[in-house]
Amino acid sequence: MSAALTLVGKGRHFASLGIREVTRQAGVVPTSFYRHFRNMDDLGLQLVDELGLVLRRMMREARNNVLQADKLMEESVGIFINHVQANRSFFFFMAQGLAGESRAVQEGIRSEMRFFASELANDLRRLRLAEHLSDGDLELTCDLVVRSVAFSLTDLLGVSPDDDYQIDQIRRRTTRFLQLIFVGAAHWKSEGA
Amino acid sequence: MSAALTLVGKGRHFASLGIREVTRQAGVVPTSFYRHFRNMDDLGLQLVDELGLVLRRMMREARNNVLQADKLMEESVGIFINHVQANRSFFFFMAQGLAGESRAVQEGIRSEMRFFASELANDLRRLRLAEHLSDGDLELTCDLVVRSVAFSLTDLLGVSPDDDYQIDQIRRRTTRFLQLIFVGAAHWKSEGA
DNA sequence: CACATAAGTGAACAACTGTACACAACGGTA
DNA sequence: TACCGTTGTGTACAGTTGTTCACTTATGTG
Repeated sequence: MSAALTLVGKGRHFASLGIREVTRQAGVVPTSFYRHFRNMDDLGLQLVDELGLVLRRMMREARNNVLQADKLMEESVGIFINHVQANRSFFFFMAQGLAGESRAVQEGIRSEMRFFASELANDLRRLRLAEHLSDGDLELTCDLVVRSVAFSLTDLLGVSPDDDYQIDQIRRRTTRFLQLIFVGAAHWKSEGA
Repeated sequence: MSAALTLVGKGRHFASLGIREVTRQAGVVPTSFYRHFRNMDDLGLQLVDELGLVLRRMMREARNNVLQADKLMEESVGIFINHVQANRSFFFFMAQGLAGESRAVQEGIRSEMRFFASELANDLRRLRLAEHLSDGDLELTCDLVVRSVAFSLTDLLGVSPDDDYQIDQIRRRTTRFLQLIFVGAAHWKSEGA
């Protein structure tokens, strides 16, 4: 699995990886592959599971570190970016999988994102930051937040990991996206349709 | 090129297509490929160019058909969805290319999106719908709009093209995303940081 | 018409692919 | 220690891949 991730991290697309290629990278003979996976799709599914762990760790860290609400977005975006940098290959895989060729992987990633959004909604409720929003509207907002951040992911993966200037640009831009969304949420239905 | 698109439309990922496979689908001998493209990346780049045309057509239609401002978002989202349905394979290619393995294709698609966002900003200025926003903030808003719609693209491509119920769900959800963003834009800086 | 350019063909090649099978080394448990 | 399940190995095979070359056929312009 880490061999596959390594290749993806080097810019290859998961869909174009072959069994032999992966085992070669893993320093193991091709037939060994079948001891662990039935085919590449299977490997992809297991990677999605591990990706889930990575995302959960990120969520936990965000929950612990965001103490005061006023810096909530800056800090969350910061934590997100740090995790992406620390697990670049995983996030490459995630970005690819969203439009990948395995329906199952696609659905897996999508469901991780839904989970993430619903946890975010819970947190906002708990922190009493969304008292005027109905459950449906809060869910909508959080979904949009998660999508926006996920899209920033593709920006982030497009620049070199040590191009601090560009990364900072992305950080600010993503933060402003979130602020814009939350301003919208704050005034939602006070004038919305 | 349409052979490649056809394969992509059938669920294959562009990165995993081979020359022989494409020529086979095109009903032509493998060597003919080289009469038109140097390699698969080259083919991808030319597809991006054609994708640009598709997007421009869509934009033109949106401009012509959205007469009154109050239904602007519903109608734009509707036009978007119609175009996606009518050019499904193209949009599959677009969704894949955003995290594809050819940096050039990636950059091409990204630049189409930037263009789209800036045209949207122009239109909003022209329609006097964003008078209180600075150029930078308008650009930010339009970028977020385009990203949100692009993300809905992956939703749309994930459901069967004749599952009218689900498509309508996506339509409504996307519209609400846009409304949320524009409510945010309307109140931006009136209280934003 | 003749002719230049573009598009398509067929055979060939070495390199690589997924998968099968029988066999060897390992790790832990009785 | 003997045993068993797991992981890894080596060999093999038929099918596919990208690319080359010299060739024929189509197409449109003078």
